[in-house]
Amino acid sequence: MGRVSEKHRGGKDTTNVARAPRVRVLLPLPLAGAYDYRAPPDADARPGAFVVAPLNQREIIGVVWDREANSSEPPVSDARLKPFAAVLPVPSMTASLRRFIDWVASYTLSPPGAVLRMAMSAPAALEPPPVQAGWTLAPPGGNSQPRITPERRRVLDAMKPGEVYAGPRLAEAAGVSPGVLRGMADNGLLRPAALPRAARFARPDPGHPGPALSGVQAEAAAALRGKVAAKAFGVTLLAGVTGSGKTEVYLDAVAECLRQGRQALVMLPEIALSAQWLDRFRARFGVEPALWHSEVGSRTRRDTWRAVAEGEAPVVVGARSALFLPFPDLGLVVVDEEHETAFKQEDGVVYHARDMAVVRARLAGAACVLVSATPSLETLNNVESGRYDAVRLPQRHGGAGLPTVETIDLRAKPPERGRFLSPVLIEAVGQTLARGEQAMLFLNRRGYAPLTLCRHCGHRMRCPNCTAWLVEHRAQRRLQCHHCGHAEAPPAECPECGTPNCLTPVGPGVERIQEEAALLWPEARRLVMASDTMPGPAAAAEAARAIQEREVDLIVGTQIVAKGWHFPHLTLVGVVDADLGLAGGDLRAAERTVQLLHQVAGRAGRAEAPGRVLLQSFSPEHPVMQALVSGDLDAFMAEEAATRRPGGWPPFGRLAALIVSAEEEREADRTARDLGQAAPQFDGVEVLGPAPAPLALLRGRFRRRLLLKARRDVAVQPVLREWLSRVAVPAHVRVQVDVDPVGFL
DNA sequence: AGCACGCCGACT
DNA sequence: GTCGGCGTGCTC
Repeated sequence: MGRVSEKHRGGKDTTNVARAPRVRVLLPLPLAGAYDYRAPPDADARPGAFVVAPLNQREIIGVVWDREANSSEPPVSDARLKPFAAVLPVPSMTASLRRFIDWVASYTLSPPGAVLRMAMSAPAALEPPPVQAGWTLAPPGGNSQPRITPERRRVLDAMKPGEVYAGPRLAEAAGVSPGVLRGMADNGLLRPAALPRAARFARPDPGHPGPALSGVQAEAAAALRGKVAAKAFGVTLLAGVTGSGKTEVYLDAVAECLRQGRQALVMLPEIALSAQWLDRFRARFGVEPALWHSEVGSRTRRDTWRAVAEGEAPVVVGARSALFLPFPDLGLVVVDEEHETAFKQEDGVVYHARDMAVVRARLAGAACVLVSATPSLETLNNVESGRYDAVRLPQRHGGAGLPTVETIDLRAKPPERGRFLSPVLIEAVGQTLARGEQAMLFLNRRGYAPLTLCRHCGHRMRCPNCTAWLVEHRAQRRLQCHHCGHAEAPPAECPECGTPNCLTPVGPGVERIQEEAALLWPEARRLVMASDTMPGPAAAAEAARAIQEREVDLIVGTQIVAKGWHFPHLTLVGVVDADLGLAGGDLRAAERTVQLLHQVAGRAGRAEAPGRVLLQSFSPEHPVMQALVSGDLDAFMAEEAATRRPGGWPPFGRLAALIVSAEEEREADRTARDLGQAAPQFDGVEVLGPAPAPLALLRGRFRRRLLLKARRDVAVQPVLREWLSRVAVPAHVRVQVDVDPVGFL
């Protein structure tokens, strides 16, 4: 009897289960589509319900689905249907979120269950909430008359009818030991009861007196409030130079959303570094918002997920994954720093959170606001074509001027041999420190040196698993690969030629710049800010505090110093290698460099003192440097658009990348070649490659890349699906699809 | 994703 | 002879 024999009977015996009511259930697994189950007679299995479904010897929580996610398979026979076990007492998943999951799956060519998994990332939230045990007064009467000792008297006196008390607190208040309470419960004087759950997520008060807005800010805020008040989908770009007070403007839109009684989601690219952002939120609303990112612990995660689902978390600030939270009534989605590439998720389901935020807002009937000082060309193009509205803040807030930007020509004023700071920059830093102001040296490279070379034979220290040099981290006495986890101790002799003491660091990282700064300004209090020296939000917040309190004179940092910080005493920013991001022939290299360096430059001179920015470059005539010097980013972006338009490059055309990877190089090659031969041949579609991916070896897998380029009016997903269906991919070979790739991979 | 089944090496 | 390695395949 039981499962096994049933299973082997196959689909023949249908007499007892004829016309079973079929329920589609999407499971959070990378399966091709939803599975069919039979609803137990008393179950209310409406679409969106969370149910416990049996699957192959185990039980999985899934969601009742109302669309055929993948209809290519014939339906399974009634006899094979299993009944699901239970409907969980959780608010159902809204149709809006279900359609979003379908949409993301379809757009990214991912299994819908893989997308659903992102919407179920707090498994504990689906279980019945833990009842916090407490005590309440038992109703009078009952058959026995228990003895009322003085201790019991004190307990009874400390309690009001109908109230529930936490045991330890009650015992303490009554001055008795906890055992007394248990005894009273046994005698029927007390009854166990569930403590009311503490309201963890305070309701931000939209009327809380926040900072005063300037005239332009107030105007922009009014425009955004109007969008929210319309209670309809629409996208607005909020553009304004660094320091123009964009945050306060969009927080006003959040306030309007709260007045409407709807929920707001604010997405930040680096949520872990948002301590200063939270200060501003608190200044505007008097309370903390709910936080959502990968490092939120399981307990908070559970509570937050549930609070969102129950509409108890009015504002959520989060990273990419917050898009998949179960908001019942989303009224506003803000994407701050919308140009940031950190919004692109590169593994698992590959998606761009900024673009998906627009879709989430559309399906929820919410307003969407994209915020940036340096909007992406994609967004600017959408503004130009009239698909998005735009609100601009032209000046810095509070009378601060924009910093002056100058280049230092490294050919004319080179650093000393073996050093990396030009005499011009050294002098400027020295003057700044002498005035008692703060200076920052920016270099977007962690560690001490990006390359370790044998002076004798030219051998370079490489990662065994990746096409990458090992980066020296001198503080940790390690050579590290920044792509996989590989790390090794620096060898005493060259592994190739055996010569001792011949390995030499080539090029600078922030640690090496720090070392140079220590020699130049030994008295200056220095701080290195990089993701590996500040491992978490607390460390970042502490660093920000120390800088604000002027406990630091000189900051040496990677790109984590670029983002949204407000350092009022910082007046000089030196960019050690402004050309760094331009190498590599990436489509968006110039755009990204301008965005990053403009962001870094914006750290300078945000209070009354004017800011100065120096860019060390070997090609000061490059349009990127010229754009930063002139400050005319609009002109630069117009020029950038003009170079992309004729070739049909994004945003004037579409791209999709296929990454073929395998542990055996031959296997990767063969599948890549098969895909190349099966390439679609449509009008308006072109396939480039296969070619070795820029990281031809990554984490021990060989990678080949094909690029599909299509006209804007071509929907690439059907083309990709048809293409992939015609190529057999052997086991061990992975084909990853990246629709709208950014960066090189 | 997990859990089964299945087919080859070092142990009581 | 078995315990157990993890490669392959299926789950309504």
